[in-house]
Amino acid sequence: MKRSHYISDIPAEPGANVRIAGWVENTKEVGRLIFIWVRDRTGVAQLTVKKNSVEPEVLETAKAIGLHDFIAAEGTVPDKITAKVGVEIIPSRIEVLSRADKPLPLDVSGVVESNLDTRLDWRAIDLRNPKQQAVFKVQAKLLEGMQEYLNTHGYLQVFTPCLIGAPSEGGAELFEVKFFDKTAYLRQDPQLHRQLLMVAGFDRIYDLGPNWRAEPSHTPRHLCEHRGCAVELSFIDDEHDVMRVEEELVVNGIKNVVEECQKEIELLGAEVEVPKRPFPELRFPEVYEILESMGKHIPRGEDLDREAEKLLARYVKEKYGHDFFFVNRFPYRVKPFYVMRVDEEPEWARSIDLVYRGLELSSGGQREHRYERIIEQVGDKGMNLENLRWFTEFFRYGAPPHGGFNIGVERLTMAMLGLGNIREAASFPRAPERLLP
RNA sequence: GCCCUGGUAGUAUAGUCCGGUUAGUAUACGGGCCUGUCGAGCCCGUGACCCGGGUUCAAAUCCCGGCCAGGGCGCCA
Repeated sequence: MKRSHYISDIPAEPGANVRIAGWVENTKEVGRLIFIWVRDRTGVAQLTVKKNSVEPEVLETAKAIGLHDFIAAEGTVPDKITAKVGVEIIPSRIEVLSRADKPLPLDVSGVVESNLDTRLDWRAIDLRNPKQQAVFKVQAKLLEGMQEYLNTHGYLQVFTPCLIGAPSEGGAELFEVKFFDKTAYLRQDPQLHRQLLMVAGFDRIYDLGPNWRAEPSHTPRHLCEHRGCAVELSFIDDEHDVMRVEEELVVNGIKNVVEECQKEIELLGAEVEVPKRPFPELRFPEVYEILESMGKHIPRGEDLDREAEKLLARYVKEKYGHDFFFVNRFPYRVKPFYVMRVDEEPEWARSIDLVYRGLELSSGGQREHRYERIIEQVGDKGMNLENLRWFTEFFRYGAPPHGGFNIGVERLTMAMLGLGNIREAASFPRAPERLLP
């Protein structure tokens, strides 16, 4: 039986003949009636089986239907719809496509809320819950809005390698992969290859793809595998050009969600609003003073810790009423070799983080494009130049001033929707103890 | 990787401190009742103490180890 309508498209016209297909969310037998709720991606419909006015084989089928069987049904819209779900069908035919074993390994309905770990063990069943599906509809619309911005502002979508031949920033946090008789690594960021495409004159690009971290992080905001929207642009004056692009990108993504996903936002009980531009910018070393005034001491030259990040988020929220802020001019000593320093104040780098609701969304900034400086900085960081020649050599032959950033897609989704755990924002999350399903 | 807390039916939990009847409840599942349910309701039933070792007459309960989970930290997107 081929469906004629998605459930949300079923007309409220009495007598209309429709065919639907989906899975059974609930059943109830009361007196001479059997009710079966069928859900598809778009909504839920109630099949109302009247025992005394239906073909015997429909009755037999209806009686045997259990939770989460996949079924298809044909029937008519009644004169008066009494089902609270708003869509009701009097079936003339029910076809069981597939039976579900019972009992189910978790309660999808949400009456008894399963633990996240149990839900992830049974993720494909868990995702039948419209609330869980909503997260991914929102995420798709978020990316759609972001890509729409990038595509209409001259950014070329490119793919850069996931398998890399050498660690770029030390290496301890990279997954090793067998590559014939060599060792390869899964990238933790497409950073260096994006820079090489700037050297190539691509001017404006984005790479939407996976990144891996081999850190055994046990927190609600880390995944071993996450997606990044990594953007790089050339001929910038300084890192502020990068910030303006980043905030426009985020605003366009969220705007698209607000315009297209009201139903999902409501279902998730989230509060999403389009942020105002420009986003506030905090700078080192003033950041130390702000923290000092809030009773938090961080020695000059040290990086922010988690508490500092949260304090700054509170500071910005109170002072500017904003959920987003940039932190700029990080200490050079805590940043990698490729960052650009402020020429007149080499203690600080043109290095930016974007924080949303206290969660670090991205790192980025202006990159050093001057060959001699790059070589010097590789030395500063105590890195082996020979291992980086594959990258640095290109800069001998000219490079435009450039910069970029990489936004964590799951993190943005999580912060925007107020999810308690980033694993909710990945269909099949990878964590230190989770490689299946 | 470190610190704290936890692991009890398919799912979610009470009981554990202070060891001792038949391990309680909700939901799911099976059966029954109910003439419109919509988290329906009522009755009956099936079903569980993470793994290994130790202490003890006796361990879900106390001790040790392991694995796993939740939260915090570190690392970062």
